[in-house]
Amino acid sequence: MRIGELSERTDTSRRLLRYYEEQGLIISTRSANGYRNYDENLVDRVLQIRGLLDAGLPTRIIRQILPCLNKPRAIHFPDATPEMLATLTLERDRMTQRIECLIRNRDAVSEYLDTVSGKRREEPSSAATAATH
Amino acid sequence: MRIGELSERTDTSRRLLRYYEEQGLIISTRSANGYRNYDENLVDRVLQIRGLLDAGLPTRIIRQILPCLNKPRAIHFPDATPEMLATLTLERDRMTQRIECLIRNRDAVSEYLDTVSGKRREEPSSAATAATH
DNA sequence: CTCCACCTTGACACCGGTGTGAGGCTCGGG
DNA sequence: CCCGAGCCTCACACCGGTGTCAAGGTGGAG
Repeated sequence: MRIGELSERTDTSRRLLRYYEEQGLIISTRSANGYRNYDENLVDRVLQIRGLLDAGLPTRIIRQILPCLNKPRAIHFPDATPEMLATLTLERDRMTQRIECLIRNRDAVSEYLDTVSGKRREEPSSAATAATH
Repeated sequence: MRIGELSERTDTSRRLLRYYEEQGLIISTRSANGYRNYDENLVDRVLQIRGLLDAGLPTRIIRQILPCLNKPRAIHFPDATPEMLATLTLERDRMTQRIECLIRNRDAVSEYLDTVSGKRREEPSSAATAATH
């Protein structure tokens, strides 16, 4: 498919798709006229990239971890240098920390929302009884 | 405590502490000479802020959710406007998505690391037998 | 042939988080 | 008195992800 279709299917601007390519996150073949051609599986890939980006990982890191996340994974994994593995390990731990932090705060927000909208009919002392209808 | 100490204890540059204050994420009193004075609990607060920032939330959002995360929470929560609640709900859901995405990818990386370093002498067939040990 | 939609590259610009440096004040110790 | 450490404000600069626009090629439909 060409860039327009990929853009629509991933809800990602063409600009960004070219940027991701420039950053080595996705690849494309070119047809004779110079147009980019994308494989079907790029759709998932782009979505995944967006997710990681949104989760706070920089393209530099994503570029490193993506190759490990491909379908026929575990077979013929690319030349895994020790540095690479160290980086990955470190990054995995960072992700774990992020996850924990996010969960803690998400739960706190959630709890707050529950409390405030759960209508625990608190005494009129402080009000803020936002009618959740 | 003054900014230097807070900076050390949170491993956060003074510049950033002032920035967070400017963004309304933390507050400080000023002593007569103009120096900022921070309360003890700011240490945790700053750490939390850093976590959230690192997790991808912008200061704008953090400013909104922080008030809900304070110790004597649920009591006297600030004027919770309906928009506010909507924002929070939305943001909570976004956090959940982020968490899921992060977990998926963290696990994938983890699995890859296990496989590659666990040395499962995979048969040349298809492998991907990520031994969950 | 002309249009129009779609593609190309390249550049400039924004925004948010962060570093850095200048110029100036405060305060405690030699 | 002077010095140095710590604080202040202000401002410019960077980097990464993203928008946007310009100038141009391609190709199908009228």
